[in-house]
Amino acid sequence: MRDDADFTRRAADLLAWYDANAREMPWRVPPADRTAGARPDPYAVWLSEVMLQQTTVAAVRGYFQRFMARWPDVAALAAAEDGEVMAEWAGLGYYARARNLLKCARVVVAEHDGRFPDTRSALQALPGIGPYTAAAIAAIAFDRSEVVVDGNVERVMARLHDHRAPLPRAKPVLTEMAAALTPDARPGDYAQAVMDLGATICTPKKPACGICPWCAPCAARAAGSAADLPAKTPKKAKPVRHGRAYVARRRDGAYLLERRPERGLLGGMLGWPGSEWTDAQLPPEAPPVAAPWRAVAGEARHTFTHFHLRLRIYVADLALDADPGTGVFIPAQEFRPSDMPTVMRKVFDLARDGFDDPE
DNA sequence: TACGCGTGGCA
DNA sequence: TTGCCAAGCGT
Repeated sequence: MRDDADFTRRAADLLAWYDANAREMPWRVPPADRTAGARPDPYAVWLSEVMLQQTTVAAVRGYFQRFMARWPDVAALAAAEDGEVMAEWAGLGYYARARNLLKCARVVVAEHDGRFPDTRSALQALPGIGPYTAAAIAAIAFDRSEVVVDGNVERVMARLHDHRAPLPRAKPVLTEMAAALTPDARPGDYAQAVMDLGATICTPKKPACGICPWCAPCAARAAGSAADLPAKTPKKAKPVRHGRAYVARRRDGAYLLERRPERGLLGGMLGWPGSEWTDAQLPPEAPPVAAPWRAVAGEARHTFTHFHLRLRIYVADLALDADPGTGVFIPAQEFRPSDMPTVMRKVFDLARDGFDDPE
């Protein structure tokens, strides 16, 4: 049983810390403005929360600004072309998020009159919005007292209670702990306060317990175990896979690219034609078109979530009437390496050295 | 339930 | 250089 006075003070202490230390972010309404009645734009909250899934604030800032400038509301985004959105998302990773982002925008326009639903359960029914994101939007954009549990909250709760069972098994228990602390007042600011605490003080390594607003009640701080929590089940080692990538440039400067299938790795993104990626040293030759391919020195190295990849790279100059096969020629003035996933950009950086007249 | 799914920064 | 880590979701 919780002590109501302690419970109330816990949330109040954190909110007071947040009022003085909230990080400034382009999608956030500062606590002083929020208290004065300002409300965040649900579209901006949703967009930022999806971008922030498993992604650092530093990486998200620029993407968020560009998306908001280009598609300022959900109707604009819903009307965008798939390829334009995928290109704007390129480099941010976890591309299923971008595909679901578009699906979600179109559902909101088609079935919710262009306005985001304001309850956790209705939000969670939308594509790409799971338990965390639904609770976060409901709390931050709609002032609902929902229990918001992300990696920061899990870490803070594990330390506060010195809970040593490993994740992900411990998640239900940590969620209960978070629920017991979530206040009815200022739920959005509270959710953002715990996340700011986890990001700036209760950090994964070397937590700054000396300046933490929850230092006194923290059980892990007392036990000396804070830096070791939360415990996590060990991860599997990443295998190394090998493949070949083919960078063909037509005489007019157009590049031969392929749109990857919607499902799976880098789904829906532009990329260079290539072989399968296999555990073997190198898969058999699989050039996309007949051409005098030249091997480029070195290899592109890239690490995905669950494997390391090494790509041998081949380049060729093609005639103006060359057959694109299953690919598509992108004119030189439309080709931007930044429209492609990072691994494909690495391939291009090496390939351009292999052309006689690298631009 | 466990796995597939990106990337960049850091020690 | 290598491994770990960051505001999870879908299947």
